[in-house]
Amino acid sequence: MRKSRAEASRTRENIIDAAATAFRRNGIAATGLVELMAAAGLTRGGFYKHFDSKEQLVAEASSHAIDGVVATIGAAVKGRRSGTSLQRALDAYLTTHHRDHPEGGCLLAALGPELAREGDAVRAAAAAGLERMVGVFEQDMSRADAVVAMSAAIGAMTLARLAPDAAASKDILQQVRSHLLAHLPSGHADS
Amino acid sequence: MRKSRAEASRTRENIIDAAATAFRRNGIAATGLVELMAAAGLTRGGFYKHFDSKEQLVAEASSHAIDGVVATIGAAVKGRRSGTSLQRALDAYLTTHHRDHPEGGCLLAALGPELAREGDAVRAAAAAGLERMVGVFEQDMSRADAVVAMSAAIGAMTLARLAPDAAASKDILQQVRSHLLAHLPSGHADS
DNA sequence: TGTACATCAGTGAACGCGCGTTCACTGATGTAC
DNA sequence: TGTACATCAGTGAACGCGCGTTCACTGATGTAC
Repeated sequence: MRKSRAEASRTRENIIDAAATAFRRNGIAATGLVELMAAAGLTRGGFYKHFDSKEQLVAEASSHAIDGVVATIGAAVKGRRSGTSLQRALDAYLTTHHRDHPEGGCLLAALGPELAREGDAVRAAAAAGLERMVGVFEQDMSRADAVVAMSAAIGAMTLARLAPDAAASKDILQQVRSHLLAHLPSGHADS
Repeated sequence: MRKSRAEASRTRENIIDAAATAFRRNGIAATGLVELMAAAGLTRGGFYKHFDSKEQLVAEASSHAIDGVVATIGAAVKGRRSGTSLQRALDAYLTTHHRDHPEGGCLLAALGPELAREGDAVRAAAAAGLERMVGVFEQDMSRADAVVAMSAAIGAMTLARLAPDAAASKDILQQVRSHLLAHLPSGHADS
């Protein structure tokens, strides 16, 4: 049952997309290839027609996941909503929706420590992704400030996902948001 | 070959200690019970004489690991070294040694997202640990500032462990340290 | 444009392996008298 | 204090299971003439 090249290419993207979602939801080690292929509507055997190994898929899915967050935050920053660009970036990132839906959110907040334990290919993809995310913030502030904002935002999301009740969790997000807006040069408010 | 109660109690602590180390080094899902029991000098079967399940061990090892970091930072804060208490806390936390040795370091930086995906017992242990860590910072600043400092520190450690080269990695730690010292009320310098 | 053949995307069974957990067993420790 | 017996910490084989990966096979797609 050979499929056309266009279909095969779409299949490949479907697998990567399903992987990016499942890894962020359940973790990399906890996500099996059978589950992944089923989510993409396929059976196990076909996996190796598209990827050399699970490790290669993890690397590609990591890049793909970062693309999504960079696009979302980039769009928010450039959008026509009010406030400074930092404010718009934080309003897009430090949300309860993002906290409750890691599967569509920031790769580094969902899998940061786990990525650091992976092999070279995955680490390289994660490092490149980190650089792209810093780039989004860096447009409107110094690199040092961009690194501080990202560290605080990722740490806040990690802790908010661990906090036992919704109120304490939301406090963490808001306290970090308030701090960053008060203490970082916030970029030009262009809207 | 029954062992005395004192020995059995020591064995239990050994397993918890070995688990706290192995989980932080390799991740929870990636650490098997056989490996763990071998590290404690035992064979697989004895595990269930001490714990009901792996989940229970993860919860206890999480508490134990947090105890270690809280003690280390607490000692640094109360120590006779110069600087403000925040400065001493950050000097103990944001080090390249800590970055390179997650197995003896902060549980939340090593396993935060993975803990958030675990069952209720583990989440409760992690949340209690988070509260104890916030408590250490809270002695010398507002709760809001303590939460900000912890978020930034944990995020910085996560990113530093992902950065591709040592220089970029150290920059992250230093930039976050500088920011926090410049912008947070730093507690009384009592030494 | 039509035909013959090579390619290869996807299938599903099978591989060896390590996982968490259970269990019958051993023999030193703890307890009762 | 000494003896008899119950307890239980630790052993090591075995359980079913899902893992990542391989492979022979199918049949529609792509290519050459």
